[in-house]
Amino acid sequence: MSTGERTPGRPQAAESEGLEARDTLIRTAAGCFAEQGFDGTSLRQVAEGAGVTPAMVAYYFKDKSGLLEAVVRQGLEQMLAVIRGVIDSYEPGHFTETLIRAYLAVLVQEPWIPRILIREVISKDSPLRTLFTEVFATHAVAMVPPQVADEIRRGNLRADLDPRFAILSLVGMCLFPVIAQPVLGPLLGYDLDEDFSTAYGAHVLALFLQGAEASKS
Amino acid sequence: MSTGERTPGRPQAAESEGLEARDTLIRTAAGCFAEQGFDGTSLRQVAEGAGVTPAMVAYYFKDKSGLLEAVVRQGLEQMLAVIRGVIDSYEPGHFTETLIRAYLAVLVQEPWIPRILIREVISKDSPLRTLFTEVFATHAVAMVPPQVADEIRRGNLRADLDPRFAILSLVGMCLFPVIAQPVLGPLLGYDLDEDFSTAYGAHVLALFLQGAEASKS
DNA sequence: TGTACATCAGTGAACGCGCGTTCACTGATGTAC
DNA sequence: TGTACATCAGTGAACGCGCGTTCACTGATGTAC
Repeated sequence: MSTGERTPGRPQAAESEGLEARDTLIRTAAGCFAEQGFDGTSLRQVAEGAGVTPAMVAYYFKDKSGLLEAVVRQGLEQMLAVIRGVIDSYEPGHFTETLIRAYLAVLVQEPWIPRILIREVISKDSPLRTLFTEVFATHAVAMVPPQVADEIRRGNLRADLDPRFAILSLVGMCLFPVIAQPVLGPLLGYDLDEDFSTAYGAHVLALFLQGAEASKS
Repeated sequence: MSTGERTPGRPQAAESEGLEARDTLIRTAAGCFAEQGFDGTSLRQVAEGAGVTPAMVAYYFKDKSGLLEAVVRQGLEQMLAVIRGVIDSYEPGHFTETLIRAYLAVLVQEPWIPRILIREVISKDSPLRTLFTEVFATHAVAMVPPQVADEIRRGNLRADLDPRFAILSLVGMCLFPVIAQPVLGPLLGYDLDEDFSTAYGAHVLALFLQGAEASKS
């Protein structure tokens, strides 16, 4: 039967089924980029890992940097979803704890995200800087500081706390063990599992709230 | 006059003068590697920046990875010298402060060191891992924890502080703002200068010792 | 002092290789009538 | 139901380019006698 709406020819595959080659490419590329870096990864290697032809990259992403953008975009969205979840479940007095635990959990589960972001976006003069800035400036930075200010008003955080410095040190504490795990993990004896996430999260939380100094009582 | 010891032919240049081309290559390469990564930097680019021929890299360092090793080795030595200085000037009760300030100062002055280390060594499966592990396992890790233990014994630090976690969080807090400055600097409004080093150092120290929680007094 | 010789720092052109990218093409899958 | 046609997902061989590396070579700088 003719609907009069549909054009002749083979229709595009439904998003649920046909585009699995695309998703496989993104997942494979994410692993390669995280391990070897963008410039250290060849399209032939990614294609082989995904079980397709290198020409597929051009077919789906136009070129190599298009593939990187797709990978980064997916990573940013996953991170953003976590932060949004924390904001939505906001309870006064537990904001810091909820944020740290959720943030660490996703970093430990998806370590490729911080590894790619720190290599190819956050420290580099790349076109993706714009993408990162937009996403985080308009969402993360716009959402977190108000909550911090709220915690300060309620007397849960020091009034002289510099919000910018607080973000830098918190993110740094959470990121570093994840990024450095391939080398420092064996050296210090830790893996990126749920146990570590819980134990280290408790350490970060205690450090952020009470510090490391022995109580003078 | 003939000493009988010296061989005929042109002698090697004294280390003070002749090898400036070598040093220039290392400095130029350090800048390129920090900005664009090892795989993203071509020898022609480094050579042009140093004002010599690409063939000079083979002449002095055998190949490209030899150049990277020379760069990393110099960075590690600079970091190590700082830590050694802190250990030598050890005064009970001021260890943490001295360490943080000296560490942050060298990171801010030589940001190429952490940038290259985190990209090419600390997060990667490279031959340089061995070099890094030897240097830091036998020196830094062997020197810092005893001092931390001493501070705990004197009652200056919490007894239940996990030294491994303390190192991870301290290093992370100091490293991250330096590495992320190219993107987060403009976003949060900070530069890698002495002012930032002082102010952020005070923040890190206060956070590490007292935490961020408002005092209940 | 002068000449022969040895070793140095550094050059420049060329090499083969692997890279990202292109493009004509194939077979499968749908519609139109 | 059958045939013609249009568009899809995906292929595979080839392209030029830039890369790391090589090597015969040059001029400068020293020693030996």
